[in-house]
Amino acid sequence: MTSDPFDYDDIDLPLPSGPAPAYPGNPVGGAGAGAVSGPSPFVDGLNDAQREAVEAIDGPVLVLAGAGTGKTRVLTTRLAQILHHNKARPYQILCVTFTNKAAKEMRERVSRLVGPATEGMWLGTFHALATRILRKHAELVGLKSNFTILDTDDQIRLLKQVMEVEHIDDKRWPARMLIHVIQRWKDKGLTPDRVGAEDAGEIANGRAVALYRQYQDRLKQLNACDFGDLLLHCLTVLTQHEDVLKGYRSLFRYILVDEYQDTNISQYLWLRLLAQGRPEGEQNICCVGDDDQSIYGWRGAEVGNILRFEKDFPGAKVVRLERNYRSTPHILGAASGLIERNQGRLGKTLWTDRNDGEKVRVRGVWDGDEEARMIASDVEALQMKKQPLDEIAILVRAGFQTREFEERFITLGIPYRVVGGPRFYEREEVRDAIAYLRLIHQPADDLAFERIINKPARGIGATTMQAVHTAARMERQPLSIAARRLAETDELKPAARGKLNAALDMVDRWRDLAAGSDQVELMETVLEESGYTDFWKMSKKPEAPGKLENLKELLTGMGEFDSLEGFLEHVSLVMDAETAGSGPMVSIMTLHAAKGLEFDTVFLPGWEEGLFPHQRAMDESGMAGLEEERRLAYVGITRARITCEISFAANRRIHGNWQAALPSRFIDELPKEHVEIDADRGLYGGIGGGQAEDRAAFSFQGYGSNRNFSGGSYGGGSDKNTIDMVQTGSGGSYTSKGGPGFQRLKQRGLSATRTPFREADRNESHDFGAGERVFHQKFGPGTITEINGDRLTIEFDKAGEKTVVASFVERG
DNA sequence: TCGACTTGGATTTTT
DNA sequence: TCCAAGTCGA
Repeated sequence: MTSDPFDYDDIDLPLPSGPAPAYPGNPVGGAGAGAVSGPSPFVDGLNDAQREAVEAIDGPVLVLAGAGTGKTRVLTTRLAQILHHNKARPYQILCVTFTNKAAKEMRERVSRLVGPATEGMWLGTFHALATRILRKHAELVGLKSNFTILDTDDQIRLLKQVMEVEHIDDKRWPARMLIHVIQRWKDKGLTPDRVGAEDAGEIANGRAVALYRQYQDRLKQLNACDFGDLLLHCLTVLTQHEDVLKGYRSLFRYILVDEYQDTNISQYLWLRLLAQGRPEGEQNICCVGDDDQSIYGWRGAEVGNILRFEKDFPGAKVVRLERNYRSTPHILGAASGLIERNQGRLGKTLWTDRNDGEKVRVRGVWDGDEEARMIASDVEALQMKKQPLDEIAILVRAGFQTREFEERFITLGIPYRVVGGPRFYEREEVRDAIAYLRLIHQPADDLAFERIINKPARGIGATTMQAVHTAARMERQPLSIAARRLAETDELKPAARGKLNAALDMVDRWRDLAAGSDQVELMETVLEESGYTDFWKMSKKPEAPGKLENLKELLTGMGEFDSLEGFLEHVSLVMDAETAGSGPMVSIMTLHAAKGLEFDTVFLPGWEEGLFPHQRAMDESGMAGLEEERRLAYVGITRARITCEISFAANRRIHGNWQAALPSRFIDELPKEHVEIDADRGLYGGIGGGQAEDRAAFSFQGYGSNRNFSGGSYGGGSDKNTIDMVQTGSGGSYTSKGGPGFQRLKQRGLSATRTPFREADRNESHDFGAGERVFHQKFGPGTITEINGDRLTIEFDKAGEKTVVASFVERG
């Protein structure tokens, strides 16, 4: 081992030690008063380990909570316990989560236990809490307290501007990639002057640090932060202003952290600053996490944080939650056997006293299309058995995999939802509308200015903007200010001048209006007067009606906030709008998005080398990457309560090329005794019709006997625990693009939408006629060419011919 | 200013 | 293959 991966003590952050902080005006009794006494109404029904985790309120505690072991329950009960025993006031508790969803759920659950006491609690995401602190001390890092929080789009545009000035070729060094590099530095708590030359290397011709520095300067000029800055600036404030640090240290008497394995270094340092400086015995920090579920290494999460907890807090109590309440023994056995292959775990053994359930099933199919058919027909079968669709999930490795399932479900009329699709506040029209508000709220918001000054088109073109930019740079003023001055001089042609003035007058008027009216009124006026609503009303684009809907939705949503500021903060930090789905639906999502969720039935398609484990993860991060992929597999399997179905395809189309694939090594790694191989049904299951004969030639056996199933260089093949799925043969040979797989598939002449699976049981009435123009949410406008019961064959203008269920289209 | 065309890239993603 | 972003001409 060349270096200790957990040793980042060298991070040069001064940690003021000094005497124990006093607790001025502390309203509750003596600090660190020892064990909880008296009965607690909350711990009933907890198992021993859970109870231990809940009752060890004082001192550092690390809770290693395996999947499905009641982690959230422990966390919420612990909070209730602290409040119930009057160990601290709500506002003296800091409780950090990663997502807004988790924060919301936590607050609800604690409220159920202790009532409204949760209101004053510092409960939220790292980013939300850091923002709250930073707004109070913004001036200490050269910002004003009404700073804007930029999203990814804005970040990239800003960086592109900086790159242009620095003459860095965007082709050679894509801004997306560079912003990622900068983000990683921020995740590590590194300001530009802390980044080492060796870290930057040859990136952007060795100018990466210079870009970073300039990018930060620009942010400051804009009075803006990106997400990383929220933490980073907070760290700067806390380390450079001891009085501030002391204040928060004494304020937060109890710190609770959820999903600790996902913290990055900067979040870690933030927590350490607040907790570690407290007097011994009062370092009341409780971190809950599971090293086996750390799947965000690629965005800066540092499993090391959880592994070094005991070192940071000597004498820390470590509690393991190992009793699983979620899954059957076979599911747990399969998952445990898999994860045991990872090195450097803290180690947990999940167990359950359940005694039911089927083995995890692994099926091989010919190609991705067949996989989708198979799973969709399984879903139909479950539907027949009255299994609620909400309890079914398809978890994929990569986003593009959702498509074939979607198409299948559309054809069959199975309601589904893709979780984690494009988010509400990231949609073009919503971002535009918000940009107007941002500019009104903050004249210095250049990115907002640029976004909307000519949208809808009002004759302020590139030439005018060029002049505005030049003026702004010379006067060192925000664009909107510079634009105003420019419009008062003769430097612009009269036409441009007039148009610019008109636009600026409009914004000024709205700004006056903002003072006297609420944000909904303001937004309505802006959308109306700017011509933005009309812009979409006039648009002939198929998505225009949807965009108008979204704008309405935005107005509705805005009503729930008490101020414009409150709303803007929500938008930048809480980037999700609850899309109230109608009725139960099958969930399709990535494995990452599935963390923390559970379903009765889970389908795990696409277990093929290169896709899962993903090739890029292994190329970029080697063994560590592979282990993270394995954890991802572990997360996937442990989502299932009752049924877990893994599948792989022998051929898959990736970027338009047919590629032969080997089954994932993870399949080999599943312990035999918990897995059932179902090759026959895997090939033919549920698929009727006259193609069986045709298919037989390419049966799994036929294919399998032709290559080494356990393939690859990862010697799992001869392991005792390995599944003897198929006899190994003379070694693999399907490696070329467009090889045999491709040819044969073409011969079969199958397309994703040709023949509906089942004709029966659907008599939902509709009154569409052939030749009628219709509109489909996903495929856009089209013309009906054929009607078959409630199945409509439609020639879509953009998407080509598809067969869909009538209830999915509307008249267009 | 908008549509037609070319080109390149195509894990995972919260905040 | 398929999609988004960028380029170019009218």
